[in-house]
Amino acid sequence: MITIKDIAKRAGVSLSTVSKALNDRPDVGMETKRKILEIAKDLNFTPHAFGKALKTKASGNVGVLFCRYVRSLSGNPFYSRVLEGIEAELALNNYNLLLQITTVSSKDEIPKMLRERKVDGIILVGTFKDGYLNRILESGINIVMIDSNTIIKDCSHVLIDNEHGAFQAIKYLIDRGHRRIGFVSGELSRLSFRQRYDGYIKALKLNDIPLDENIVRTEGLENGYEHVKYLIEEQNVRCIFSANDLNAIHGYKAINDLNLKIPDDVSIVGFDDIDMAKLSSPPLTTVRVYKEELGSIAVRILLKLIHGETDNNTTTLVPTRFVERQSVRNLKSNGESSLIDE
Amino acid sequence: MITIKDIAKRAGVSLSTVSKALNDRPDVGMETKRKILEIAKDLNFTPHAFGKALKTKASGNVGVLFCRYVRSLSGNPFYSRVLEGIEAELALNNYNLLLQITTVSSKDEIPKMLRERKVDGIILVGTFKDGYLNRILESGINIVMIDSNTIIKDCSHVLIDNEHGAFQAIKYLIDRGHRRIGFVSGELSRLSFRQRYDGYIKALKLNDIPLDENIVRTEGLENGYEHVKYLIEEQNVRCIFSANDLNAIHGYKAINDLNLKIPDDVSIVGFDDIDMAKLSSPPLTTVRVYKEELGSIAVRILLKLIHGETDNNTTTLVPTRFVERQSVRNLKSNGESSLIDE
DNA sequence: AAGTATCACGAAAACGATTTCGTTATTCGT
DNA sequence: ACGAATAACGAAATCGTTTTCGTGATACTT
Repeated sequence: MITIKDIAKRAGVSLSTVSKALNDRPDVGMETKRKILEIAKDLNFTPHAFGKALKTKASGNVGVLFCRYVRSLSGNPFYSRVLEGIEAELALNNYNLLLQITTVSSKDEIPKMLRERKVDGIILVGTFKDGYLNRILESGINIVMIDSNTIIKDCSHVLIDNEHGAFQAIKYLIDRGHRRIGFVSGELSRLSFRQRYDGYIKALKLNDIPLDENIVRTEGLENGYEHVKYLIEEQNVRCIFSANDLNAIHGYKAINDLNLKIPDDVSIVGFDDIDMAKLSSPPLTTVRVYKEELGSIAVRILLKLIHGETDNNTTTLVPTRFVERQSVRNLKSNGESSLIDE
Repeated sequence: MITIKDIAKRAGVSLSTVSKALNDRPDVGMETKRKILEIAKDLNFTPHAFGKALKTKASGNVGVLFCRYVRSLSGNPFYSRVLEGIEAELALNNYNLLLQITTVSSKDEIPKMLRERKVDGIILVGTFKDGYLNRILESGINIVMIDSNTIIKDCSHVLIDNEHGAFQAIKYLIDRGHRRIGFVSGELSRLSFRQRYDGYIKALKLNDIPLDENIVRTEGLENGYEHVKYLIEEQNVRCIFSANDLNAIHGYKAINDLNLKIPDDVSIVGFDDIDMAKLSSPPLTTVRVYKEELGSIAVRILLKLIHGETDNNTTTLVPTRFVERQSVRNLKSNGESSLIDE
């Protein structure tokens, strides 16, 4: 292990001078500084994180907490992308990333990395238990929340423009002649789903389509199969908006099992644009969420908070983008071109 | 911030005594210790990580490095699961996890977390550039590698039993009457693919099936679509072993596009058992890799290394499990039951 | 009862950095 | 040429722990 002491000895100066030179402080001579920097480079010196952190009270780490409802990362490819976005942006800014996936069953205990003061701030992604959340908030650490389930006062949020995304999707379906549009999603208690539902409602209303409660199915988290099956068999629905791609993919399976064809027999659009969406047959028309952006934006906000460059606890809305593929049938035979292609 | 100094004051003892009590050292009186622990609990004290680490030279962190070839985490659901396995096992052992996803383009520079001594050991998952790898090895840190591409001497490895897994899969196909079995995978320079290929060869040989080089396709990383298309159209193959599920899923698409049915027209089996495998239509028969296990085993080995409980730089082989679903046609009409069901 | 072990505790050094403040040497203004 | 301002540096304190070693006090041995 090589320390500033070694450099000091080598350069024939004191520890203080070395530290100043390395940190580009003013009161150190030009020539001395040059020499010190040279030696540091020669010895391939990097300051020891803990020594530094102890004194400066800045760890150069940020914590990222995922809530593991059921395997949040792998179970939902969505979150992996967010994580990648976070990681990339942190690396860019020379921060390290401490990852923790909290289990639902975990006690409402402040995460270890916080108690031990290992991080300068944290990013929360997904839904957490209130007790847990409060405990973290009390600790007074810098926080940014991504896709959270509740909007916390005096706290920075990065959110998806769910309502508008859903609105666009429904509008697209209506433009193509569909009027009886089934809705499937996870529980509406989840804010994201709620907002997508709101977009659905809004689009219907705007087009004078009455809401039929019988064709909105929102129980469970991955019940796409059952929901779609029900909508088709029991409600004779032929057009479905699934508020997340995963459920839409499950729906594909149901449709296949019923020996129906997409999009000829039933049209379906999803939300999220996970990798699988493009891969499925036929490729799923969906609403893209810029997942890496969610992560990188959160990081940028957090770093500003950490550096005291803002106390403006704002919420930023990340836009979505409708991407047309091949899972929707056009019931109108006019020559209208599609909105967006890819 | 509350420190042992506060506790000392409150308990009317010295810093040393507090430290000893908290760390369960012998030379501290029973009653004193009780009192100190009580006060510590009252104040909700947790030792400051950096102060502690500075002295003990143990950070309580381990680094996890992924190689981001192309979005390694989200692009390949496989790795997310490994990460979850690692995280869970580390949490269980009260370690924190520093995550880094290195880009291919990154210079052969020792990762920041290592230079700064922020971690007690690291886990490398996937394939890394030699230069990069060597630099890390030189640093002398404790290392465990998961699914690495080269077996490094004096280094602990956790590997998948690829050869046997592939062997089982091919044997299954042969048992069901298939003899002309196409092989598709990524580049064989990737050790995992190589070993799966070896298993393929071995099974063929054992059953006196001559190897036909024309029906093994191994270029690129996600060319499943083209490979499968080629095999079916140009080589008239009707049974395919894909050395990873992702390529198999791409293959599904090709088969659909050719208006052929799985398994009636073409049989296909994959490898990995990613989530999508079960979800696809029909569900993909594949070889399951215990991804979380890869992670947790690696952690257990690494922690032993860190605690000096082993210097036995061993390589452990994690078994696979054949899982039969519905993507293979049985050409034999006898009543033989399937191997394994699920 | 004297000597020796054991026990319980505290003072101080150490880990690797940063920072404050004091000291000297140089330069400047007039 | 004299006092003041400035520049360049170092000694020492500090961050929050752990650990070594010394010191009394008590207990044990014979």
